[in-house]
Amino acid sequence: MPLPVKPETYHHGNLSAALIEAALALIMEKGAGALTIREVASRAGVSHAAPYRHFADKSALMAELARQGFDLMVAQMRRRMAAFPKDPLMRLKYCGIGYIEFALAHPAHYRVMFGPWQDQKSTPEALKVSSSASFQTLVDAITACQAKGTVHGGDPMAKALSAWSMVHGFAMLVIDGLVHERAFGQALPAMMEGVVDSLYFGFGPGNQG
Amino acid sequence: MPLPVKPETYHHGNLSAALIEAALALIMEKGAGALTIREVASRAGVSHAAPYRHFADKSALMAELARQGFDLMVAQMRRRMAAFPKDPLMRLKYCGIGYIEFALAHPAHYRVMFGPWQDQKSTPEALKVSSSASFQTLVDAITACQAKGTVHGGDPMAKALSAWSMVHGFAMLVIDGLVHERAFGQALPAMMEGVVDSLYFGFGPGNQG
DNA sequence: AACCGAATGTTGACGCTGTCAACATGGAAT
DNA sequence: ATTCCATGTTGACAGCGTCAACATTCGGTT
Repeated sequence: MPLPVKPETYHHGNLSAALIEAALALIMEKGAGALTIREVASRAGVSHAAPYRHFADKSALMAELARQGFDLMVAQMRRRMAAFPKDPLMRLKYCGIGYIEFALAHPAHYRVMFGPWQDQKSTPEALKVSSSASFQTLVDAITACQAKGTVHGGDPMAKALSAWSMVHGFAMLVIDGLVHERAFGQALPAMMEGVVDSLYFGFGPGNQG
Repeated sequence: MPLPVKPETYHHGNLSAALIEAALALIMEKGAGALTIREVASRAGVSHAAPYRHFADKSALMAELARQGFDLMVAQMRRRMAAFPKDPLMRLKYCGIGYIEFALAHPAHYRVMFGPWQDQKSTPEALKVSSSASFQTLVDAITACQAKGTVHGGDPMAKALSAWSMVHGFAMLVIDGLVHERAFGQALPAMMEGVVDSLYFGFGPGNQG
């Protein structure tokens, strides 16, 4: 559904927006591997080189796709956290749940966000901002718990790193098909919760099994 | 350094081995993104289509590369575990340490092992065997701890899933450049150990901060 | 109102890729 | 020695990212 606002004034009006919209639809349908400048251009109704007036190269297009992905993900995290305004520990838990939910609901988008596409040096500033904002959400949830004593002290960054590693690793393993319900005898939501809970209760004896 | 054993008997003798050797050297030098059938063939001294007599397509080559990677990784895990023959908990810890060490020492190889390259359905049986062998190493380390009571009971598969998620996620974040020493104020070995330790001690209060 | 420069879109090319079909070659079994 | 099959080569094809040259149109200046 193109926006009815701007009538198709060729000198197109709002390519760049139309391009990332087409790119998003494309990866939803055919996966991140099928993301192609030429196909995106075709879907937006322009010629194969038109995108280069709006994005320096393919990785710049994907960087913008990734940036929007981080924003959507942080929105999902906040939505889940909002159900527990007064319970920092539950907020932390559902911060992780929301993270995984987004990744599993939009696997192709998630792959673009974390794929080997960026040359790391050339990562656009806007993408860094959005991705570190999502990480900051996690750090804040942890410090809130520490303030209430429901998470023990120590560097919150280190704990956030562990938590991020856990949810990212789980999401990637599921997306890549290395973890599936049949092999583990559990439904995905249960696995998701188990993984997040194991962050709070460690493997050590004495806590709930 | 080609093996001096087989003199270069053109009808080459041992392509397929030479191809994966060349492929490994290539990704070490230029990264997984530079892995190209034609470049591999060129390095092995054969024409650009010769590899197709030994591998059905590019992903078949990469699957064999991945398979060997899992074998190397499990070897590294066992090497680290062997230092603690009598302490299951330390064996579990150094199972994870060895895993991460391999990933960070061979990032391109690791990316081939876990990249989005496999169509999941067409994953060769040999690759599944090697990858699940590495997972089984982890499961065994956990059940050994449970038998001694140093890890609380419950489904070892679920715990292994959490542990795998943790180390895999951490390795991926570091390899992708999203986690670097400067941003976290810790050296990589310390971060590595912190992540693995947090699996045992959870975030819950009462244990070491 | 006419003009002009800058922004935007098109066309056509280049080299690279994975893959395949047709052909060549040489070692092994008869 | 002859035949056959595995192995390697050549040459093509379509699709890709990217760039240069060209065309168009929009917005601001006279």
